[in-house]
Amino acid sequence: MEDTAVLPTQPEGVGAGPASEPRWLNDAEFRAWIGYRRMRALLDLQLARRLAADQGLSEPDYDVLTSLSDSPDRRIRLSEMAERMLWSKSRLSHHVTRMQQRGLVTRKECPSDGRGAFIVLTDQGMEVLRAAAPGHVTAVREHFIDLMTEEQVRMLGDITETVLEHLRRSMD
Amino acid sequence: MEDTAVLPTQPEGVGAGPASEPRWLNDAEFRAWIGYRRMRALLDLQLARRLAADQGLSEPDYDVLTSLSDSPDRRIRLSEMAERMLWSKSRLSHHVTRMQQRGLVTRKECPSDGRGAFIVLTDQGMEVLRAAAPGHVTAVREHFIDLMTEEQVRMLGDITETVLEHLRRSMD
DNA sequence: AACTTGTCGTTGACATGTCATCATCATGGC
DNA sequence: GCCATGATGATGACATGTCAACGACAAGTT
Repeated sequence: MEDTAVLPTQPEGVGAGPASEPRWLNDAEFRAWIGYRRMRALLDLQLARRLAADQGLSEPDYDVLTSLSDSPDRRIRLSEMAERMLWSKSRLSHHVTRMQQRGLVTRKECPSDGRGAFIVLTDQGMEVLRAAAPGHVTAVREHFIDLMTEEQVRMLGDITETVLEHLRRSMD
Repeated sequence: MEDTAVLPTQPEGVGAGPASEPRWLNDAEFRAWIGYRRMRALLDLQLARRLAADQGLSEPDYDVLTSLSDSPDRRIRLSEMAERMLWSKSRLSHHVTRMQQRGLVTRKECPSDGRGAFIVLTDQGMEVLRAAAPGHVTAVREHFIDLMTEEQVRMLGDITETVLEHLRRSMD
């Protein structure tokens, strides 16, 4: 192991207590867990770099734009978007304010609900997304998807589906 | 697909330009990619909750403590830790300052290099880590590792190894 | 020794995310 | 209508991360 452990989940002098010993991770499990953590960090970095270099977007920016471009009339209620993206309303509101200042999105009042507001994708925002998308997909392929076999892609899909289903149930 | 797309990487009106069309993701690839993104978000949330509830730690806190507990004399140079964790020195310095204020770590000058400094795990920090570790491993198992078959764990290890090797080479 | 270059870690300004709170309005019971 | 309750989205205080300097020192060159 060239890189040192860095994360959690194996004894190493931590598990010395007489108390309830958990089942620590074995080597294969540890390898998968740490690998996952490290992959996340580096993959994020790469994709973020590409988005920033191409169109000055962050990953959250890109996610917001994509979600909007998929929505009818390129608009969506703040709440619904927050729920979809697993963001807090507060976070989304702040982020939309900043994206609005850059001209990527706008807010519109909701006619049917006096409290509500829509986030609307501007033409400029659409253009920026259009310009950023090819490079982003290319990066996702180059640094992730194309490195796997078909079988691995399928199995990763299975894994994430299982975990997601479990997490959704256990989050209340 | 109950949940709406939310992320990148499939056409949907974005890929209409005459310019260089990338290879968009097919269904299996899209499933794996979006699943990965969503799993990340939810898994983070769960593990962070557990750490916070048990010992008032964040995930970064936990990573720092673990890395220190694995180091000889429970101390390590700032640079080396930053490199291991894939953090900027600035981030680490700020974070250590905050952890120091909570009594989890300390700084010591480095005798052999006048510029350098060690981060040292305090006894209290060690106690907190010891108290947090079992719950953390349990959560990692419950929400992730134990949901996979042995084969899936092995394959995930393979995948992350491949991707990491690739990323390390392409990051200069 | 004097100078150049590079590394170490810190700092401050700023961008971003979280949390609690708030005004506003919707909704249902009376 | 009137009230209690709850949902919506905005806001400010604060925690956290990024980025570009910076002072201090190390290492190599002359």
